[in-house]
Amino acid sequence: MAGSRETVQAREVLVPPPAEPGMFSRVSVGRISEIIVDQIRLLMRQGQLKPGDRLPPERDLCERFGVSRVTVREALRMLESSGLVEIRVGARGGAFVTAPSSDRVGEGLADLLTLSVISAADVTEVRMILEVGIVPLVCERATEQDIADLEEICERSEAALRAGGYSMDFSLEFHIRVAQATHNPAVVMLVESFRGPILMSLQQAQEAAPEMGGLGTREHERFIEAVRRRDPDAATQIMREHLERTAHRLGR
Amino acid sequence: MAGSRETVQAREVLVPPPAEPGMFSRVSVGRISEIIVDQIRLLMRQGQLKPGDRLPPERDLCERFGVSRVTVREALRMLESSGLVEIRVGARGGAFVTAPSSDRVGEGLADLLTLSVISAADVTEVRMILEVGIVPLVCERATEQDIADLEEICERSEAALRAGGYSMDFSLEFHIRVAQATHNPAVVMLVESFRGPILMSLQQAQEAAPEMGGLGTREHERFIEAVRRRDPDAATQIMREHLERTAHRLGR
DNA sequence: CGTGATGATTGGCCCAACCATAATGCCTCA
DNA sequence: TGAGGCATTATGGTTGGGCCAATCATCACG
Repeated sequence: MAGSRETVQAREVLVPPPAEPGMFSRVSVGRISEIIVDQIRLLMRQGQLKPGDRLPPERDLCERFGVSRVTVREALRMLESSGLVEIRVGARGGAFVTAPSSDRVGEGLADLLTLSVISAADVTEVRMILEVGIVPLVCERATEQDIADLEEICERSEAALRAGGYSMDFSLEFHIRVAQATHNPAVVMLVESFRGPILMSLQQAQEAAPEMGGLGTREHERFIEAVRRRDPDAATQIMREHLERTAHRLGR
Repeated sequence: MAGSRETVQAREVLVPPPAEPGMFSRVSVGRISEIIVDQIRLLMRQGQLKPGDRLPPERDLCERFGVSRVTVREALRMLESSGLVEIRVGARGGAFVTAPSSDRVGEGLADLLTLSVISAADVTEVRMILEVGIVPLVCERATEQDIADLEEICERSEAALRAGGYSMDFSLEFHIRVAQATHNPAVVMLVESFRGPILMSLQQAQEAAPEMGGLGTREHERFIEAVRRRDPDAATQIMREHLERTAHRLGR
């Protein structure tokens, strides 16, 4: 009944026929919900939809797009699952545009890991390349603030070590903060995307050799020293050894 | 009416209370569709659902999970959007478990890159780190087949150059094939994820200096030579210069 | 022996409700 | 006047039923 007719009308509105309006226009261009997803993505890319913005309520979007609520909801579900919006229920709820985050990429990576397409050793190798490779950038660009933050992490780490409450989270935090010292957002995102996998491999390493926390922290401090001296070769060397020690315990 | 009661029942069936059955069990665990997603994910992780397998039709899943079709469809939408299943319509259609691929991760990365403040220079910097960093691995692990494939790409590239039909696609293909020679799927995934951004920056480079195609191809050949000699230092040097030339034209 | 009609399977989309959750504001009672 | 509680409202979540569209298998007909 009305359902189908509305559908066709909606498609014509959303994707205008390429030529000969009304004649031979493709009647099916895939899923309507995907068209909606594309439209919203486009708005985000063009900056008309910024992080924090709230999309209109589902019922409004239905009217605007001329489709049913189910379709809009499927579109929102896809956007949400792509990490582009966050959906909250209740009054003043709705779909909020999220700030781009590396979490989603990390999830995808974690999927690949758990589905055993890639191994922990593979991830460690990438870590080595990335984290060793960025060291020269760090030496070149680290600010006083960067260095101070890194030292602060080390201090907290040592305190926790003495209190017996050390965990590999400190190491993770350290390495991510190092990446931030490159002042290259792409590098930061990449390293953060590997947060989950990194954490997994760090925990494996800790199980294999729990006493290594102290040694790791001392190496972190030596690394900071080298960065402060703006000595990329020494810093690279320290970072490489530090990571190789971890990698070695994971075996290849 | 029945709706709500069935819902609660379904939740109890799907997520058994952790302890004290019936007492203090959480009354709401979020969306039903997410529970379904988790269940199916779990089956995939446990290997009971392998790539290529077909999930039961939507209407069957409704019965099994005791939920409505819309709910099942939203779950499938999320799985699809995470790249875990592929949905085909028509008789013998349905939701098929997809072979895990890095494409989805790449899409997420691409979103991250296009939706945030990342410049071409940032991307180029990451490229440098990655593609220079993998060279030792390539020298160590490249097989005869890898080298032969790389040479074949160079030959096609030269032919196109002579015929005037050269495009930066050849360069892209070459660099991705190099990554594959590491035989580390995580590396391949990462480099492939940068395919889009890489292509962008390569095209910018070509516009800035269109005559460089020939020089690039010659450098590719020198690189292959070094790999064949298993000379990581020379190969690294060549790759670094090769990329730096590109980076330089983009300016920093 | 094609070959085209027909039916069956399955996803895509719609509708009209109703439920659940959360913020808001009013309203009563101390 | 203040504070707790109750109704209101806005919004997403879920249901059941239904029709349409795409695709594949089958079978009768030429």
